[in-house]
Amino acid sequence: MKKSEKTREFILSRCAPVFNQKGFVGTSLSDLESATGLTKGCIYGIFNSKEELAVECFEYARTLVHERMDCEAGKKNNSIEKLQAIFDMYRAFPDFWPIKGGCPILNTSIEADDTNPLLQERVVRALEIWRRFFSSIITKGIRNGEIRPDANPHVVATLFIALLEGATMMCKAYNDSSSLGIVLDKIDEMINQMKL
Amino acid sequence: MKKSEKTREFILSRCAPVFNQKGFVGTSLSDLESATGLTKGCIYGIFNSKEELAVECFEYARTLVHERMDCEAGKKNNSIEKLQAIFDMYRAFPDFWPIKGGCPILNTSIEADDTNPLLQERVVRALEIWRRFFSSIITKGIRNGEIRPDANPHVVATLFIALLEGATMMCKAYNDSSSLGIVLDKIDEMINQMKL
DNA sequence: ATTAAAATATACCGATTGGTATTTTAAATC
DNA sequence: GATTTAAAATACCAATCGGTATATTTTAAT
Repeated sequence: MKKSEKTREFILSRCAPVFNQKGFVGTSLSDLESATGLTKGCIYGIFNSKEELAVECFEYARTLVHERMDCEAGKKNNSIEKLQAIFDMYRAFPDFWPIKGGCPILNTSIEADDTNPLLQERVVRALEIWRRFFSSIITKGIRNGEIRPDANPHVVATLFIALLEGATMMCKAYNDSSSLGIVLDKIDEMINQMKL
Repeated sequence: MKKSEKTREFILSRCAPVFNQKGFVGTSLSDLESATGLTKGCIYGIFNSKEELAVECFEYARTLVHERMDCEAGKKNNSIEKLQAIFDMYRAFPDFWPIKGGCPILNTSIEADDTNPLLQERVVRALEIWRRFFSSIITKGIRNGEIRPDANPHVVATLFIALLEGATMMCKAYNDSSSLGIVLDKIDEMINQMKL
């Protein structure tokens, strides 16, 4: 691994949480300098612009979250248990988040949807990946006879994401995990109703 | 009504959509100048700071949305119909929103939770008002024998808000109302299950 | 019509913004 | 160990930032 590749990864690991908390416009180059301990001369030697760095930080952050879920789901064989394992992670709010600032998809989406087409496109892709992740688990569960065949994977996945993102917003606003608890209980109920 | 009161309201009506779309840090004084056609000399003659203006714009925006819901609910006598009327409005996404940029609570919450305590406090208050708005309709519905007494108003209100905000985020990201459609169908189902 | 007061515009401030050209330092190659 | 190349720091740029002190205009009261 080249030196520059190493610093590149280092910069992403340090800057991603900053962008995730302060947003794209809310983060200044001097914020990134103090987060990394590097100068912008160095940062701009690796990334062409603040926007390019922000895009890569978003990908870094959302991958971190996704891999966390994928890992947790991978521990189970049954599709119902996979889903339960994923949502159980959320019970550890706010420590669950592998990156400070909560859900990067939510944060980036809200800022970018009216202002930054480049970031917004990445958000759409990330949402699609996440939705497919859920819906494919459900589809396999139906195929394996673990989940009722009348369950609609796309619909259920959409409901899960909406519930989680809405609750994440409320919890961060209130600085209290009770809203998430309510939502996770509802999701549990929905999962139980899907069981065969 | 004094002249300054009139310009004050005018400024709020013009600046609120800008803040709602671009966010607090993303909105510059020059953005506000061009949105109002006024100079910052004038704006600072009425508001003490950009932050104070942003706070008042948030209150202006969230009140606009709330009154829209209150008005729609007021047309019905039955609590079930009140809820249905409110959620039916959302079907007209994105034209439903009385202010450009979507839900001001969602937008402001995401930006403020890690960065702006003043705005964040207003978000919490607004969320509480909204949640009470829903839960009090449900409570009255139970009292009037329209809604099953085992329904938990606080829990149901929380689920409604989480679903709506999550779906709002997705719709704005995708620029497509189908996620909201899925969520509204689910909410309809939940309302029907609460019926006595 | 004159004057006093309120409302708005102009001109300016230091600080910070994202970005770049250049120089220094560190690493790798021979 | 000298030389070349890569990586990082320094110094600088024009533009914009939020904010203010002052000047001008508009409105209201006399």
